[in-house]
Amino acid sequence: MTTAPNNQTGNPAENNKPSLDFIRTIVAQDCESNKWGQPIVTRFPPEPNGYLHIGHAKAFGIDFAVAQEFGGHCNLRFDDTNPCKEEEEFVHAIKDDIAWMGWKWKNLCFASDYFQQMYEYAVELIEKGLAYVDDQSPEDIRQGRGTLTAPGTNSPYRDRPVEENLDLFHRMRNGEFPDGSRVLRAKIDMAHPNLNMRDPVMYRILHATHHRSGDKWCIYPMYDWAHGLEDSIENVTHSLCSLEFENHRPLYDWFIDAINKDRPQPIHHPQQIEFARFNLTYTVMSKRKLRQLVEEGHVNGWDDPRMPTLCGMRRRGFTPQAIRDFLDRVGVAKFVGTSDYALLEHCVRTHLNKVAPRIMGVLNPLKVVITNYPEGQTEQLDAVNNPEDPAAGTRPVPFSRELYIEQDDFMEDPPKKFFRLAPGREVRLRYAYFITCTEVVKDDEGNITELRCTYDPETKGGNAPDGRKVKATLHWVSAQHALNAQVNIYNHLFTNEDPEKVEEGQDFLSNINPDSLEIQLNCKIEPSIAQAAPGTHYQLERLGYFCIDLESNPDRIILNRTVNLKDTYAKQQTKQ
RNA sequence: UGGGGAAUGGUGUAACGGUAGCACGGCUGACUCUGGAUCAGCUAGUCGGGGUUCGAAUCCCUGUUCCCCAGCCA
Repeated sequence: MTTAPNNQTGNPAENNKPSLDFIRTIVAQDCESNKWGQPIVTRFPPEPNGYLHIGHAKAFGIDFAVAQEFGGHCNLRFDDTNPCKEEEEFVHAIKDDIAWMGWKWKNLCFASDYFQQMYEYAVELIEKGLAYVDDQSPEDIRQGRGTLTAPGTNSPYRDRPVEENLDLFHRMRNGEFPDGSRVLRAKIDMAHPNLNMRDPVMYRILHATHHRSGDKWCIYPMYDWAHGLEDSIENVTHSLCSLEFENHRPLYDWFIDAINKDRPQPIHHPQQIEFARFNLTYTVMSKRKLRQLVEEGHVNGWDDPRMPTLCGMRRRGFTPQAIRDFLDRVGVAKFVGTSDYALLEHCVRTHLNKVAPRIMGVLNPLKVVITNYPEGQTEQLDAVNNPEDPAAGTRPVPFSRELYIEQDDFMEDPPKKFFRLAPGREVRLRYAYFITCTEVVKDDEGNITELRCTYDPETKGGNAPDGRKVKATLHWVSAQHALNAQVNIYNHLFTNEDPEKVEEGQDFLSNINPDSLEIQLNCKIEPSIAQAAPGTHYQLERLGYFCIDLESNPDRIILNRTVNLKDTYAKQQTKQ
């Protein structure tokens, strides 16, 4: 109420206050009213059972950013309540990915550290008659839950005396019963229209070794019981999560209220706010499907550059700045939509355009001999490292009599809109000379094997003293100086922007793009990158942004294409 | 015949009773030693039907469509 409303009719200069998304609007109000009497606290609660993808990055980006913007803090908490699925390895990978994205957590937490506290809360509920031990089989429990339209039925064990429940629960904990033989359930309402409220299971027996607590426990809390308590214990004020937990919120509220009933010191009651999870065109985001892609060999592992995993995107050459910019632009809402991959591409190009050094490299080499250039001569030409950043300086690029240019940059019989090299035509070699094609050399089958050209020594550096213009500038490399390289050209993993859109009886795999990876083994790159470290970003002039692959080394240089450059010529071609 | 959510250009997102705006995409053109970048312009939207109001994306009624929920997963 005290904040000035956004005046629509006022001076535009005064209207630049960015509008807040619905979550930040709530948090801002809460801060304004000092609702919590403490700085706000958020958390990102991954289960350490897999790799993070860009959908997670959206979620934890909100968690961290909201805390930061409103002067609070965000915890990283591993939701490790299922020892059968979780591994230490993922804890490290998740921490790395979050740090790579540039976020810092305040406290590193583990749900498993709260097992004792949760157990004590459970005992309190039993004592209040709000939880009971159920001896039914999993199948019986499922049957008793009813359906979406039919109410459930009470368990025959539902009205066990408190003392018996207490005794049984202790003995569950002590390991007296086998897995699956008994559970602890909340006593709520088996006819509740919300299935989550039909006496949900709180604890199951699992004689499994936990990656952190070892064999200390043989009963483990269910997510629904544990999650709200974890937030409570950490004093989380705003528990931000995805839409599918909206149905669970009444249960979390019920648990906290149940614990606080008749309790002298009530425990903290967080506020959960749900937002739509993130979808991206041309990819899948579910853990199950990503796992399937990896396990069935459709991609080469979790960090395959075609994967939407953060490790995959990192390997592909996406930068955290670009990903964050993208996620910011996508925004936060409750509408379940699908963001456009083209926007992601726009964001990487924008970032890399500013920071990536330019180099020249040829993917499909076509040999060019400059017939009037002295044999054996080499000269170093000055090339600008980044026209967007004068401070990046220049570098020398070797020029000699034999060069490579891109096969696509020559046509023997070009259409009118083709500006590049053709017989008799003059073009510029970037930072070098104007050359004119004088002869096309072919093999017996008529394939073009070599071009013979002349150069104009007066055009050194790329400008003609007489002021004459050329329509095209080509990238090139000196044959004798070029580095051999493998270049991986990545395209969309799926041919359909919605991989789930399939013919009857098919699944998303039928939409896999057979050309999602084109490996080019015969590439020629200028020598300046000989010692470049894996992960280094470049723009190959006129081709796109690339990054040195993880497995690249000076003896075997491998580049991954992050994204191509916008190419209006190519676009015109595909339109025809 | 259950409950919970959501619908604004092709896509994502603003506007919170007062001129439907921004970004990406698409399409023009300018400029250019990257057919890149940059710059300028154009394109295109309130799910349908009723109401309330001087005025509705916004409030009310009604219909439609889509998403989530029946793990001892998270």
